[in-house]
Formats: sequence, structure tokens, C-alpha cells
Amino acid sequence: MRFAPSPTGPMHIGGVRTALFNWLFARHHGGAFILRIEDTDQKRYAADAIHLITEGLRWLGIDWDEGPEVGGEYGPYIQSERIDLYQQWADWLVEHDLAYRCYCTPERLAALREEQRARKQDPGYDRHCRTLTPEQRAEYEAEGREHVIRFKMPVDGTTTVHDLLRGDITFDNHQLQDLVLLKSDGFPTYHLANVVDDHFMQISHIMRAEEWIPSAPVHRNLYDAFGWEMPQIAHLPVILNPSGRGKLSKRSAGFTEGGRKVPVLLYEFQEAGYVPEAIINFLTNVGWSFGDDREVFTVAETIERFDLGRVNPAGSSFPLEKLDWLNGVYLREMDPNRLAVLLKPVFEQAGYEVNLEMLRQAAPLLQPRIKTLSEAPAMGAFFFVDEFAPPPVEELIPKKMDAAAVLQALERARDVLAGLPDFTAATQEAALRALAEELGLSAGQLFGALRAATTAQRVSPPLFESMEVLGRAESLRRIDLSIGALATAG
RNA sequence: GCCCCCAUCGUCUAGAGGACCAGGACGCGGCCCUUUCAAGGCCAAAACUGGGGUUCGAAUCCCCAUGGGGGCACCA
Repeated sequence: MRFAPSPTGPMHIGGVRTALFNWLFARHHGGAFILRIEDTDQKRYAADAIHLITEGLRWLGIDWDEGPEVGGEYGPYIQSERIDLYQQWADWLVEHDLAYRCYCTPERLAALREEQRARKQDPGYDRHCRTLTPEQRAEYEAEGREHVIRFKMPVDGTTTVHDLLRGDITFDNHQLQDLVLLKSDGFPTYHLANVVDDHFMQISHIMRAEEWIPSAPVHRNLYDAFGWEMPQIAHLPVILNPSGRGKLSKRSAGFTEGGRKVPVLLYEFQEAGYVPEAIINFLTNVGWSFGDDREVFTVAETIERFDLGRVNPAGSSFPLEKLDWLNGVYLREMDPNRLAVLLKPVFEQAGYEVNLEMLRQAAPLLQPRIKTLSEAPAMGAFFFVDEFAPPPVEELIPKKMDAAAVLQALERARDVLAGLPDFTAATQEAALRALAEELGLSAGQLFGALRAATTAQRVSPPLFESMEVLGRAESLRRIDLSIGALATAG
């Protein structure tokens, strides 16, 4: 079995989902997963796009059996390297009177569309060149006019396409177009290239986005014209905007009502601090369901269970809050050492100099407190500031306390901590609880003041564990700095 | 405008005629735990778009309406 996703351009998350479903289907059935680059639009060609695609898929753990960088016996897998093949088969269709050369200029076509719109007619090519006489054709040729090759769609009857998710879909042929197969620059359109390639690459199944449904009957007729068997096909539902309407597109990148940026491109998910496992799990939960009331499952489990029967044909919007939750689940389950490695560049990018050893120790503290990697600096920056500055004095003073009381409490705490036999969280806690009682303070008051004094943050991981990671010397140094700030202000 | 697809809690979904006064998850609200924030535990609110059929029986099948989505390029 062979499968062909056809990504092109930068990796859109919808494209990722299509690739993922194809890959899962192939892996489940033990078939081959083929990556083919459909770069037949020279205007939109981006030099680094192929690399972005392969790197993106690799990052997610989606591997391919045939395609760029890995080869395969039906290559090349980049369409711009297969131009001769498309031209050859386009000519074959013309020779067999199944397609024709069209000499209409873009200007005429634009004018035609304009006129149709003005008259509220259905837009579409009027098949002007389909019925050219040999003389007219010869005349145009003599003029050296550029031409395209258009498919001769049957003008009456119906065409039925069998969709694996939706069953038979029937179209009236008279409202289908004579689509362009070969452009005037000699490049094929998607319609020609995908049919030719799927045939010669022996593709058995296609899963593509729903927006292809309207051209499916033309593809069906193209296969018939060539006399080739059409692969089984399933059209995947589109992904809609999280809050707004319409399908998710690059243009939907903006802000949700929560004021958050909506990630659309794969690298935006990476930058937002989502990990591959979470993205994969998330994507499989949109449009497909595991069953058994389970939301969290491994890729291996998904492969084992993946089937078209559980694909929901309805479009769905992007439940980003669920991705946040899922990402948090994966972060919490992750080996803390791996988390530390993932977090290192995040802290560095935020401008901190990271001591990996300390980060390893801090990772378990950060773990249950972040949903995305990018949230880590807000919670754990205090571990890595090289010039610690105490917070504004008002933040050092907990509720129902005044500066003098806080000053005294910090000084006492400092002495207690300095005299401890060891600096473990448990030892600290026992001693400081006793101190709080002695001073007539609640645990919240004393610990709150110490938290502010040592982290300069309003919220942080638990105080004692944090100080333990920080180390006694650094903790005492910070408390002293805060005492100094308090004394100066007072 | 025309064609096509789709339709269960706010959202993602389970449900393939009786097991459904509709199950799970996220989010939201409440409670517990608690040194802040999380995490965790418990509880709650929350849906079959409407109308016709078919059937002894419909969330499940059919039709219509409505709503949403997609398409109508020398882009994929």
C-alpha cells in the first residue's frame, strides 16, 4: 500500500494533520508512506520549503519510506523534476482527443469572469477553444500564441466519486470545468500531476483535505481518460478557527478572545513551547477518536488502532485549550532530565545564563507548573538571574505585617537557616515552622516574606525546595540583600 | 449566484434503531489538599438545530428547512 500526502510551502498545521493521518494509516496497514513534493507553481516556489517540510516531519517523528532525502524506486519525488512525464501524458490526451489546446489569453479569461459576475452567471471557462476549427488552430499556432492544455470534460451525464468517509458523491458533469492540465509555462497543474504521479507511484490510497472534493470528479474522469485505476480516496475534514469562523489559515493567525496568539504554522507551535508528542496526540483527537474514553495515548497505540471508521467527517475547530492541557500532561510525565535539556534553550532565549546542573534540579519543581516550555522562565527565572535584585519593598511585606516585623522575621530566618545542620527542604521546613510559631506569624506570612526575599517573584515553586536548589550560600545572600533593601527603605 | 460536504454539552468527541431522562475530555464553577502558584482528589452546571416521515420504538434511517463549512484560477 502506498500513500501520498502532498505538502508544499511552509508547514501549516492542517497539512501536518493530513500528513499524520496518512502516515498513521500507512503504518497501521503496514503500507508505505510516500512523501512527494508538489512544487509545480513556480510563482509560489520557496527555496527552503522542502527542507522545512522534512525537518518538521522529522521533528514530529513522522518518517517516510519514499521521498526526498530517502529516495525510492518510483522517484524522483519532486514534481519539478518530472516535467517531461506530465507533458508526455498531456500530449497523449490531446492526441486521443481527450484534451485540447486552449489559446485564450489571461486577459480574455479575466474579462469573461468579470462579465459572468456582472450577469450573475456561474463563473467558469466557456470552452471557447474546445470547438476551434483546424484553420483557427493553425492560425493561432502561426501567430505563435501561447497555449495551455485543457481537459475535455464530458458535458452531460454525471460523475460519481466514492469517498471512504462519505460514500458516493455525485456531480452533474455539465457544471464541471474543462480544467487546465498543462500551463503555458509547460508546468502541469495539480490535477494532472497528482493523477499521473499517483498512477506511476502506484498509490493505493489518498487522504487529502476536504477542499479537494469539488475537483475529485474531474480527477475521476482523468483516470478514466487514461484508462487507469483510481486510488481509494478519503477527504479529511477541515480544521476551523478556534474562535472565529472559517477554516484555519495563515490569515487566522492573530489573537483569540483570550488575547493569545493563535499558532497556525508548525514552527509557531514549536516556538510556543509545545512538544511533539503532545502535538501528535492533540491532532489525533481532532477529527479522530481513540475510543474507550481515552484522550491520552501513545503514537504506538494510535498506529495500532487507527482506522478510517473513526474519522469524523465533520469539520472541527481547533481546541487550543485542550492542547495546552495535553502539553502539560506530557511535560509532567517527561523525564526531568529531558525536560531540563528542552528548557535550556528556552531560558537562554529569554536572556538567562543557564547552569544545566541547577536546571536539572529545578526541572521537577517546574514540571507541574508549566503547560508549555515557554512558560518556564516566568516561573523559574529566579534560579538563573546572575545579579539578584530584591523586589520592591512593598512586595516583601505580606498582608497584615509591617516593614519592621518583616525585617525582624527575615533576620531571624536568616540566622535559623544559617545554623541548620543541612539545607534540605525538610530540615528547613521544620525549623522555619517553629520560627513562625515563635514569632506569632502564620506559615503563610513567614514563607511569603521569604519567597519574595529569595525569588523576587510573587509566585514560585515551593519555597524550601527552591532554596535547596539555590543552595544555602545563595539563599542567605539573597535574604541579606532583601534585608538591606528593607532597612534602607525603612 | 451555482455545486458539494457537514450537523450531539461553550469546545473536542462517544454513540453505527431499543443497553441513552445521552458517556468521556478540555474549559468553566464549587469543595478538599496547601507556604504562593500549580499539580492532584471530589462535586456540579452544560448538548441530540427545527419540522415532517419510516418503525412497536429514533441522537441513530429518509425528506425538507435552517445553520455552518468547502469549492467555482494557467494555486495547491
